[in-house]
Amino acid sequence: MSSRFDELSAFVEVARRHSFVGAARQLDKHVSAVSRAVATLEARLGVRLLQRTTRSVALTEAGRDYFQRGEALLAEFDGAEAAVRDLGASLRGTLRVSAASGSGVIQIAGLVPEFLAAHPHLQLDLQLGNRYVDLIEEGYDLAIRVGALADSRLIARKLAPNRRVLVASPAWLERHGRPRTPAALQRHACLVLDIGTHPQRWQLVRRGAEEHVDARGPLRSNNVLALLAACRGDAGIALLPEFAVAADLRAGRLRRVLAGWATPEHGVYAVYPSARFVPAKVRAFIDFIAQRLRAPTVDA
Amino acid sequence: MSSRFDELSAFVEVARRHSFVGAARQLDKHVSAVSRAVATLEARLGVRLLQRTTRSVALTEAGRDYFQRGEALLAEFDGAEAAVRDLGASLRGTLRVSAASGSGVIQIAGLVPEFLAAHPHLQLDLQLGNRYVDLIEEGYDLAIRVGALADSRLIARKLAPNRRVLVASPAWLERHGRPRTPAALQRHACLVLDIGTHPQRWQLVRRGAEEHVDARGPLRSNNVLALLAACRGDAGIALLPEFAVAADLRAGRLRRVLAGWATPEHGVYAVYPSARFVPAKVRAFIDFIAQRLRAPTVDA
DNA sequence: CATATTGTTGCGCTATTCGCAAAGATCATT
DNA sequence: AATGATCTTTGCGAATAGCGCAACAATATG
Repeated sequence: MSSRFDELSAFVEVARRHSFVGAARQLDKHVSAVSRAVATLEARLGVRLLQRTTRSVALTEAGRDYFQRGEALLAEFDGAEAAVRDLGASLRGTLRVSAASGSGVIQIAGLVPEFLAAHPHLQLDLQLGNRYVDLIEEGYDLAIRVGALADSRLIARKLAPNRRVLVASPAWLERHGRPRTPAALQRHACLVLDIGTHPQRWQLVRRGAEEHVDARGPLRSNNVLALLAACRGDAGIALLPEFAVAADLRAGRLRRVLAGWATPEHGVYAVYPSARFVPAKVRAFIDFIAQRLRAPTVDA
Repeated sequence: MSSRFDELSAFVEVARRHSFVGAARQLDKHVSAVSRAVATLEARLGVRLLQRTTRSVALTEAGRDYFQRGEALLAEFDGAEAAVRDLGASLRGTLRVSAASGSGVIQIAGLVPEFLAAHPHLQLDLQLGNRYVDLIEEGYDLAIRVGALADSRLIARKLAPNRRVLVASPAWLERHGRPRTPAALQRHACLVLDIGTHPQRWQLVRRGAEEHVDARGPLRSNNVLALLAACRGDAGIALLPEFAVAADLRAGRLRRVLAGWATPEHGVYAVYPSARFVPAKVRAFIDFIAQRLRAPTVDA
């Protein structure tokens, strides 16, 4: 017992029941503890709160005042704790997500409506940007990132495999022909995704074999959608995330080039701080995205 | 540390300063204690409140929520304690006083206005009555009583000496003559104060000598003022509290009879519960009354 | 790259608190 | 009137919990 809080709850319980033994039973403490707690409280306040006899417990004027306030205070306290507990355990509040814009991860945005529909009390704050964000410092719940992660304070969970593949439009291939080797790419119009270090240095692998290509071409952009649009418009060969082009491949709007080759697998990761207490909303979002990315991509 | 309250204050302080060491300094605790307190709190809530690095401390969403509520809660808590402390230490609130009506103690009522004027924030609830009141049970702050006290749970402080003296009006004495001995009273008209046991059995003492008189007469009342008025109106000899007749004696409206004789000293007492924490208002009232009763009685 | 600061954690020690029991007090019942 | 039952307080020994120290891991600064 003791400590301002226990003192207060002891006093309130005694005042409520006009009995020390009753209060002790309720609080699952020994009578002596309750008695001491109230005595300590009175000593600290320098005021007598309860006028007690072996046969009766009555409130003094100060006691009545403190009882009223204290009872409300305890309720608020419990309320605050319950609310926070709730916030962590239930699917409420705001989910702040950071994702690199233009990296293709924004495809995930297409999954968002379904997620939100399933959790009506949840608000999503989806921040897209290429700027490096410090999740902890800026109060993000999680980030969707591609490839290796730098921050060791963070937990990463792989959502889906991910590699980039080469694509071009049927019309473009018709006109310029299909390159047969990675090296041949040098002579074609490459559409370069300007993300990370050495964006124009395409690393391609095929069953252990590895080649590096210096990609040059008419368009360079930090936005996957921009490249995708250009590619559909017969502008050249692009190296784009597999899931970003899946729909176009199935629809026949794009064809794979050098089908055996692709970039090394990097993976799409959900990154979040502190594995200790992961809020339910974060876990739910990650689970949802992971499940959807495992399932065949839905056409847009 | 520990206990919900300390946990909360530790967390709030850390959240406020974004620093554990700063909070520890402020709270005059060791950093380890603060760290543990927050960790315990998080464990109990099952929610992470602070996202911490060795270099930065940031609030999670749950943390922000709890911080807001918690900060307000602490303020309210301090407020409640301060208010109650104040109520005990300052002269505010209501002072409930019980006094036996008719016993002459109501003379004290004449002192009340001055007392109240000196303490404008104080309200007085002066309950007069002959019914026995349980101070504790009925929430009185103090009672003014004459003579021995029965309740051992109460503290008694003597306010003034008190004995009853015999008085009569000059006109009455002129007409009936002065009795020379107590026994002579039997032949005179006695005005009997009907309080306590054996009211008509007047016990008189004088330097060790003691006599008992069976008082009989035309008037018997449980009210001092009634007897006083009758006495002034030449109705007979009354045995009344000294302080109740002091003004009349000085003004010459009444004269003492058998001046050497008086009842044994009983005293006027202030009676109140619990010597442990006496509210300032109670102490102030008692001090005031005691001082005024020591000083020569003011004319009405 | 070295240094200083910050948050966490393990460990031993002290202090506090708890639980029991006895005492003191009061009401009900015989 | 006396006995018994119930209730609050308090003294005391035992046990738990909290504290402070120190080492550690991580990180920013010069």
